[in-house]
Amino acid sequence: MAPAEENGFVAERMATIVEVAKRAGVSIATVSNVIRGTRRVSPKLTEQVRAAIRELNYSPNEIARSLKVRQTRMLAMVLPDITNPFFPEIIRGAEDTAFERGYFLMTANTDEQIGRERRIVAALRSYRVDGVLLASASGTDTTHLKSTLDSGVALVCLDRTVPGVKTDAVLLDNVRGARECVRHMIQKGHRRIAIITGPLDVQTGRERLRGYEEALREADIPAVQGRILEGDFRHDSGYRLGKQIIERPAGAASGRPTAIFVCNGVMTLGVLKAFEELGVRCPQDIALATFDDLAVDSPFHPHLTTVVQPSYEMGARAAGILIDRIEGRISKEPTTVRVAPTLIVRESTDAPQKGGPRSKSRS
Amino acid sequence: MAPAEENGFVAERMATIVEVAKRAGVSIATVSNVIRGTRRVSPKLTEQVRAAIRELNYSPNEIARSLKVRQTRMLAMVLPDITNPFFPEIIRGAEDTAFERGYFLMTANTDEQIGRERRIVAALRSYRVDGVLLASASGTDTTHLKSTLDSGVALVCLDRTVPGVKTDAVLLDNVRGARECVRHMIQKGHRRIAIITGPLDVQTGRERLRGYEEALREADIPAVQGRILEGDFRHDSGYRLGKQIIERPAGAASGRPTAIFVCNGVMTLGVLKAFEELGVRCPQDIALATFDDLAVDSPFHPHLTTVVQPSYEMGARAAGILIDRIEGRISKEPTTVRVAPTLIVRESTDAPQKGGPRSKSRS
DNA sequence: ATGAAAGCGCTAACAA
DNA sequence: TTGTTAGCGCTTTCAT
Repeated sequence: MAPAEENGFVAERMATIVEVAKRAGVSIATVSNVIRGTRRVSPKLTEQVRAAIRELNYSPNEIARSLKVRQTRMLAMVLPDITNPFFPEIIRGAEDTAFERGYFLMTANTDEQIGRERRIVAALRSYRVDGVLLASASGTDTTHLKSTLDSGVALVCLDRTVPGVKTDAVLLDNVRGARECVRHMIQKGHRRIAIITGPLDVQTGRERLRGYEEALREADIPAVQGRILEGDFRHDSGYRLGKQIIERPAGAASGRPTAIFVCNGVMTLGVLKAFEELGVRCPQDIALATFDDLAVDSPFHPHLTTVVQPSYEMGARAAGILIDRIEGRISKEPTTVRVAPTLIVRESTDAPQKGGPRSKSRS
Repeated sequence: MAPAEENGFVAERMATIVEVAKRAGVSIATVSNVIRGTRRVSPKLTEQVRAAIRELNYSPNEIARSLKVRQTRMLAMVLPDITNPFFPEIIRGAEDTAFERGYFLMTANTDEQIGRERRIVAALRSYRVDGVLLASASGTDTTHLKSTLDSGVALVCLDRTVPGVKTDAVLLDNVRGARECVRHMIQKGHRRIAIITGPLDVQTGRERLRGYEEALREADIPAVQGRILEGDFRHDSGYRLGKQIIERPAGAASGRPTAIFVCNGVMTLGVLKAFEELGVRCPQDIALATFDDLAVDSPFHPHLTTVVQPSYEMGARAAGILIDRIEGRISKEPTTVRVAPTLIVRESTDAPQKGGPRSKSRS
């Protein structure tokens, strides 16, 4: 019954609707109708069909269905780096809403490479997914996204927008998150606050810097050039720039910062590594606050003051909007949703030492 | 040109092969042949077709192709918990090999719920994925997997096997990992070593315990019942059981362990939290070693002695085997590959204090 | 070297 | 209430 292929690999053929119909002694239309509940079928035939399905271990061919109805009920989430602990929660949120509404969500990883993103998006288009949730790796080259949109695939941006692409987006209110965090540090008595930013050619990077600047301006603290260090959201830049800050001579005279605001969690890990190597204690020697992105709050000191992103909710809302779009429930202009971050104050931002910070102590 | 649907949502229709053929002034067979390179096409026609494709922004309908050729070139990876930092690297490995070999890998998350796993696997079967990589959440109920296999979907198990399902598997050599780690602790002078296991009804849980027992036996150290604590691989059980160990009266007389071997990284986070709360220092007060599963080595003390799993490689090999199976390159019996863990010795397992451990000190 | 046409498994309009 | 049949967009024989 199972045809042996030329290479010797034997695969059972899946039963088709025709075989089910034959076995149940009905037409294929009837089978289709009992499966999808499209129209009334007598109890008797219904039962016959059910039995046949069971006996044949039949699973409807969604591929064939998709071809006919011109929709796949597949959604895709495209991420720059699944290794970044910020994303898994987003996936969960999106997956949950997708499932609830009868869609299947798949995930793919671009590894922050625009070339890979292009390949993936192209594949997704070929597979005719109904929509994609995208946290884009792209900077400027977005032709692949445009042609995808043109061909009718719904798209919502997540976390980051894509310049020049007019589409829905779910973003964090980055300015607000950064502003409130830096405000808090100022209130704790810090005046010389350094920032390790993300890449300034990406939106989240820029926005968080803006929040920092706004907080300083509110407090009439001049933004000093040497305290703004551009990182790239990766571990190494946190390490390198953290080190650079610490190695400046301590004390008010030198202008060495008493606090650092780090724009994502991965870089913070780097900063902490630098702290450890140089024997810097936090918050005694220098205060620290961060955007989250950390998998777990470290069980060790210092517990970090953190701008927390509602990742699950972001995923869920994005998926919701995407599906609404697909189903034509919203037909207006693209909308941008800004979700609010939460500042969680912990001990890493306690007040600085009186009389200036201690000089670095090797432990 | 784009038909408005009843709900007002306007989607551009994607061009089909027929339209491309028409525009290029050739038959659809020719279009298909230039796309797939199936047979020689004259340079002239080739160029006409290429131009038409470009002008129409044509993307071949993979759905239709799949229906015809009866394979989708889609693979799926089904995971219990994408939030566990052990998995993202596995995904990367699998994704890379899949891409290289012309397959597309999607990921889905069961949330450790068998019901959800069943739904996902069913969906995957309907979508006719060519194969699935599975780190199963299932304990005993595996009928959904069997019927999937019966219907010709290739399956390889990852990290954990599924009882009663005869299929390929890529597993860690858990016994060896645990054995070598505990051996190391013994060599460091520890004799009273506690273990926080995984759930003993899952294979990895059992195997790691076995490694522990073997190491003790080799050293003629009796395995004491009270030192074997069954966890469940989750944060809370690490916290609870870690606390339980620490709260025993210290000293040799009481038999309080001088070292703990924790069977996964997430539980270790819990143990460390307990340590912190109780002011226990590591390794001064008690030594600690763990199976990895941690996203990053904590930048703080103690740096943990760790059994590292080659996650990327596991994903890559599993995908390789899966594809070989699909393509009929291997047709023999299912094989199980055991990959070797690596023990990384760090300071958390330094020798215990002479004269028994210090009593717990609040910091 | 190219084209015509059958058919993959399904849904939905039309008939009965 | 049920059945028949025309495609969905592609690949692939079979002709030419």
